[in-house]
Amino acid sequence: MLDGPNTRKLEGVMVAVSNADRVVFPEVGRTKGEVVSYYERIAPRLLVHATGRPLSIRRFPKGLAGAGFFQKNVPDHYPASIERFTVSRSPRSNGSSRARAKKDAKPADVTIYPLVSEPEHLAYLANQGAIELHVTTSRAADLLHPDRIVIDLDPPKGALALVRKAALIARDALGEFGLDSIPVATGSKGYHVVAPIVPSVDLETLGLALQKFGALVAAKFPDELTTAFRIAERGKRVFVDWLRNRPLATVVSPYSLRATPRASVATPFAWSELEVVAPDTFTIDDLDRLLERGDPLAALAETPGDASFFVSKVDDAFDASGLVLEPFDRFRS
DNA sequence: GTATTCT
DNA sequence: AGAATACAACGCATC
DNA sequence: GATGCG
Repeated sequence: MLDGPNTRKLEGVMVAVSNADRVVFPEVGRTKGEVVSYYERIAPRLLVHATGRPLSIRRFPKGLAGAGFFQKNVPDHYPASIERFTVSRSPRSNGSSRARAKKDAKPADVTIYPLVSEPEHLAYLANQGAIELHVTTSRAADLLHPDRIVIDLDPPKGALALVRKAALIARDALGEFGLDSIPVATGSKGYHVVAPIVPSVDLETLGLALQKFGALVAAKFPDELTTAFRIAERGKRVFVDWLRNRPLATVVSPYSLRATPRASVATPFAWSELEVVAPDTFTIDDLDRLLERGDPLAALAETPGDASFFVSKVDDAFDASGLVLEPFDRFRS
């Protein structure tokens, strides 16, 4: 390919977008070139939420019709300007007695995440076939202290009104514990309710508080919400997926494309728009609109909430409720 | 999409 | 040389 | 013990 519209500047070199005309989203006819272009232009918005956070990507090198896969580790061939951030995985019981016999092909129990910071990083990943970008709720610089709480609301099929109600319940409950929040249309079935916080609480303490939070709201609204892990137990209720806040768990980044037929976009919006914004309202074709809209989540993140206050209030409420935590006691010592 | 390993 | 394969991760539940 | 599932 010669130079032209399908080239990108990367580390001072013009790099061609390969297979720019390949159709990635068959149902709406969007091509790989359009995906790269989307990520270049949305970059200023997206990077606010993704820079400095360990990044996971979901790639579809042959388009949505082909097989896709997640990728965390940075391949050697990624440009040097994409920072690498090493995280030791499964801090298995201190002083793992059993040393790794001989040398394995697998280096060690570490994951080397990419940290993106520039628009061309996103363009590069898009050219690699990345569709979805997922980030952790804490920053690499302070990995053990999340700066966001994400309440993931997962509705049963065709329960739009219900999941809207659930979002309001989550907003009000967070508010009772001192946190302001912003809804995010995930591009899929549900909403995320996101509360930026000062990273003052370690992720396990916060994870336990969120488990309690989920139990509290589900108990208070038993017809609308459930924390039941098993689908059979959920009935026609919205699943409050408190597991989203597990150590190193990831959530889809705001402004990430989704690997859906319509090429939807995960989009933060204002509470006042809840009745007119469905979880999959925004798509790749709304790029200009998205850039015009402003970002209420980025705005709220400038005045993060008090995580310590939240945790103590949740603890108080939980103790007073007489509720008991169900299975999952991974947060115990 | 790219690198590595298999046949 | 061309085909196959890897590219996250994790407990829990179910079979 | 392998597979399903979020």
